[in-house]
Amino acid sequence: MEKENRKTQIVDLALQLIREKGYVAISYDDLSKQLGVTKASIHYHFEKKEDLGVAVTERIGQNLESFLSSITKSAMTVEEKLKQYTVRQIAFCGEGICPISSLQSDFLSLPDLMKQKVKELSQFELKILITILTEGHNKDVDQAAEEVEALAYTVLSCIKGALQYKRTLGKDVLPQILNQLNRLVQL
Amino acid sequence: MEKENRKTQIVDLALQLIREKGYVAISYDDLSKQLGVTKASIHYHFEKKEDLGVAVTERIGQNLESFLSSITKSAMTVEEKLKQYTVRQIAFCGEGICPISSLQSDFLSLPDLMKQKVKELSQFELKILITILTEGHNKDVDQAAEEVEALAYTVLSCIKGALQYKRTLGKDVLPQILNQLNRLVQL
DNA sequence: GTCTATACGTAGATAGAC
DNA sequence: GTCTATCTACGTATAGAC
Repeated sequence: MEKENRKTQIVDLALQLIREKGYVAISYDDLSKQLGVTKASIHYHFEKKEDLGVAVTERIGQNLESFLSSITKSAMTVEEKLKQYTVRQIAFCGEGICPISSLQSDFLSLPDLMKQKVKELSQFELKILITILTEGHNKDVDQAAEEVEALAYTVLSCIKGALQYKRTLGKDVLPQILNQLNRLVQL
Repeated sequence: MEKENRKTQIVDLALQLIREKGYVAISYDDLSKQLGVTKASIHYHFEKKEDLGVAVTERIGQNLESFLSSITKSAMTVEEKLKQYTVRQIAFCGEGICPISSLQSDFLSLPDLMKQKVKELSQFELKILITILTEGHNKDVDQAAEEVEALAYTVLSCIKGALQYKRTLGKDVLPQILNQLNRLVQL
């Protein structure tokens, strides 16, 4: 198979497995068996596991970038953008949990470069939420920034939490939680 | 060292390491080196890693039990109980993240018995929050149960999220998030 | 209870043929 | 690019001495 396709394929699978089992738990053996190639072949594309891990974080970053650029061009209301964000991020998680959450949970086991990447992803996600929420905020400007930031943390925590509970308890609590969030946003 | 002390010591350390690195990432080698004994000695107390994992989940359960019994006896307001819950759970997490969150993230890698225990812990935690929040809810009874449940998921997600962000970004966002939660509870 | 020693599998990684 | 073969290290686990 030509170079870029295989590389992309490996990153896609690694991303999926990170959502399912986490960075620490995935192995070149897992990847190679699921792709029908040998471990050595994966090592050709990503010499070290850290290299693959970094590629996955960059893939996650691209997803956030593409969402940000699509949302800034549109003329939706805050509520619509927030809904859009939620739907898209949930879809990006497939059957697993949020990959950023997964990497945060493994944080202390990650190589230094990946720690840095996970920090950046976390901040990027917050920045996107803050961008969305700032528009809808029409209170005193001094308090606004701090409140919007708090709200961004809350929204992200709730989305990630809903995915965790869905997997653990087999119950989709997202609609309920979104109702809570809408009440907060509308204040 | 006598039997029960050592056993307790091992569970305590395992719990701490689960908060820091997760169940998958901890090893008998870690544990033995930090305790100054051999791996074989740990295996004497917990023959298989799963046995130790289950013991840790039971330890987490005891913490929840003890909180529940302390809170049901007291005559605090909903806000006070919620604050109390938060402070105590945050303290229980030490320098790491919530151990239940950590186990949820590793869910698909856990042995079956541990999966079951993590489910029970998740439900127990929800039950406690629902107990606390139901008292303060004075709306239409039909809607109350569903709303309180949604609020419970939200509160738990926010506490766990705050711990994740604290570790990843080195910033304590808990006070900000708690303000958001208080706004929700007071509606 | 704790030790030494060891077995056995797996994980990350490399060398060299094709 | 992918393979076979191999290496070293580590993880879980057990046997048997003290």
